[in-house]
Amino acid sequence: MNEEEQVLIHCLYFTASRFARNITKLADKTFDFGDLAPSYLYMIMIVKFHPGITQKELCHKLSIAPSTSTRFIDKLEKLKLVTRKMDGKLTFISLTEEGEKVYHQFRVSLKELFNSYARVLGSEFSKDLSKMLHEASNNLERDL
Amino acid sequence: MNEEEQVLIHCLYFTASRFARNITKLADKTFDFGDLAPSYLYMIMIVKFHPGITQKELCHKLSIAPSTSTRFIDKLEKLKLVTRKMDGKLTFISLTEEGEKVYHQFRVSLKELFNSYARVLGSEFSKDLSKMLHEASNNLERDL
DNA sequence: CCCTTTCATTTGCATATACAAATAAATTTA
DNA sequence: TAAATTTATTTGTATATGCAAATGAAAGGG
Repeated sequence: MNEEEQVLIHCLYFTASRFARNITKLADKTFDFGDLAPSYLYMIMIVKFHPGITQKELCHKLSIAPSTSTRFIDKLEKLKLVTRKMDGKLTFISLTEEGEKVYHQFRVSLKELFNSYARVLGSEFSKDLSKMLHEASNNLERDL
Repeated sequence: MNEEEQVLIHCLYFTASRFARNITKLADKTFDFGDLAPSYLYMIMIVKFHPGITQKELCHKLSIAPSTSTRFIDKLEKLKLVTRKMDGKLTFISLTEEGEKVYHQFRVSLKELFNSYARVLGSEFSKDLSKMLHEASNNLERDL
């Protein structure tokens, strides 16, 4: 193994950023929800599983900054896909009827996306990789 | 395993994007090169290993769009870290003396970064994950 | 040798995203 | 209870990044 490979392949920052760009490109191609970029769909899904989730909790689950979550929710609210209920300093987010509908379409697209990359990467490899990334994020968020 | 975990954990788009944000946050904290964000250092490293690389080849190795590479090179050139040599429709990029110096400092920071995440994720796990991401990117770029 | 096609790069514009500062609500302290 | 501190969210501003259109250069066909 030459020097380049040692350095480039072993740096998680490099490999993860590059991979994220590649998979985002694929997700963009696969999903077709008009204005909604894939990351909004990720948020919709989390809200679906945690109706009334607080904004802070959303930030944690997505690993995004609070300001980003504000702007995401702004957009989703404008599209009438989620509702905000504010109480004191907390904001609770839930799906609207329309949001539920988008969620169900989205589930179908998710399968398509999985098939696209599984065809190239292999089904087991994809699942393993995904699981590792999930756990690594949780560990980093907890311990740093 | 509940429904949430099945869906969220198995989607590479979600897990990869989130992980990339987490590791970028860590890289930002670890690197301190004034104006230079970590992604510029990635580019510097690739140029170091491939002196006179074309812009197109750089785009491929970083998985970035051509427009992004133009702007990155603009900035690095302004900082006198790389040189452009244009010939016909090709542009060849190389490091300057100053660029070489930054590269060597950078290597030290890279070790630090590795230690930071290896402390949380484990050294072997980190290397495995990184290798998987590297190969997955190459496969996606080739086959899609 | 012009014209069309192709290819690499750049520019214009839009979005995701972050950080820092501002705001606003709740909690603690004196 | 009034003031200070903490916490959650929002706003201002800046950067990374992509796509689509524009530019500029080479290559091929007549």
